[in-house]
Amino acid sequence: MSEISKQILSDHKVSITNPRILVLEALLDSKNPLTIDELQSKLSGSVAKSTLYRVLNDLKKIKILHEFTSPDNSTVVELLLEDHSHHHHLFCSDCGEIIDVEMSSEFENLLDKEIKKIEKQFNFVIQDHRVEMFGVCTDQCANCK
Amino acid sequence: MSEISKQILSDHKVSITNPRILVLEALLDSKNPLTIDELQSKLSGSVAKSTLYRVLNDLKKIKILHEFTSPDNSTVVELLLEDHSHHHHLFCSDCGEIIDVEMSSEFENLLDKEIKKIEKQFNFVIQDHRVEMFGVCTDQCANCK
DNA sequence: CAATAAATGAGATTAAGTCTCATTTATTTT
DNA sequence: AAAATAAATGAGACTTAATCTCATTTATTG
Repeated sequence: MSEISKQILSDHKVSITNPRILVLEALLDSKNPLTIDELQSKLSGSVAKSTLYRVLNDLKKIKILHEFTSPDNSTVVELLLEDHSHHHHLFCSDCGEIIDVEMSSEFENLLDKEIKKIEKQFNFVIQDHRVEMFGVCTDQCANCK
Repeated sequence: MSEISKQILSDHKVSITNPRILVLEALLDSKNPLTIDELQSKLSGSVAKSTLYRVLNDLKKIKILHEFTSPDNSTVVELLLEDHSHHHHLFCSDCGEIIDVEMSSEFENLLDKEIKKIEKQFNFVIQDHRVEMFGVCTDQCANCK
């Protein structure tokens, strides 16, 4: 079970330590992004606060962790693994749930075209983009039921 | 010159005070979003820190201020006035510049259609969305020249 | 213009995230 | 496999953005 985490670490030439395995497992265990609070709960004190933040920074450095901020200003993290394809986020303002959303390739293609226009217009090289959607879940959210 | 700010405040039934006028003028004066630091510089000590944050919260409450977080985790604010149409953001990772971007109605229409699909798929009511683009300016950014 | 209510400034407080440093754990060398 | 070296960890101090408190000032209402 910790084999995947160990593999990820050695693939990225990062030394294999217990805190890193524990953090990776907590992240692998959840299919949606987690707030720092949620991550700390999952770890239930098994990793010191300073170590947790250090490990998260390590994972950012090897580009397998994405960190962003939710509408209520919580820091949110999610693993970015090769098989986890390009996606966007849907935020519920009622319960705070954050859901990964994939959008149609038709949409992504048009967005890529728009981005090429914007690159010319503003003399930019655009490396990445993200669509964020904000709303309220009606009855399906894990937390809202 | 402060007439516009006063009008905005009275339109929203918020009492007209000096700090509120000063903050609104600083925001009105800049066409792109501002970080809290940039805003504080513009105000050059004319408004106490506690008051600045209170005024920003007031403006959020009456829904004319949009607050978000830049990729380097700075808080960014911008006025949302009626005439300021729907737009998105382009971030330069070199200089931190944040640029307002409008996208074609063709794109916005397709995005609206995608959002309707997502609402059904996840049983959500989606009220708002945002596209964020991340890149590097080549020679045009105000700060990068 | 007086009375009342609301907003402000200064500084205390909170909390997320970073830093320090002695100790522990991994890795490398022999 | 053990010793030597290098790296990571834990505990708690520290920093800093944002909020809160409360005495004073400024708006608003009658």
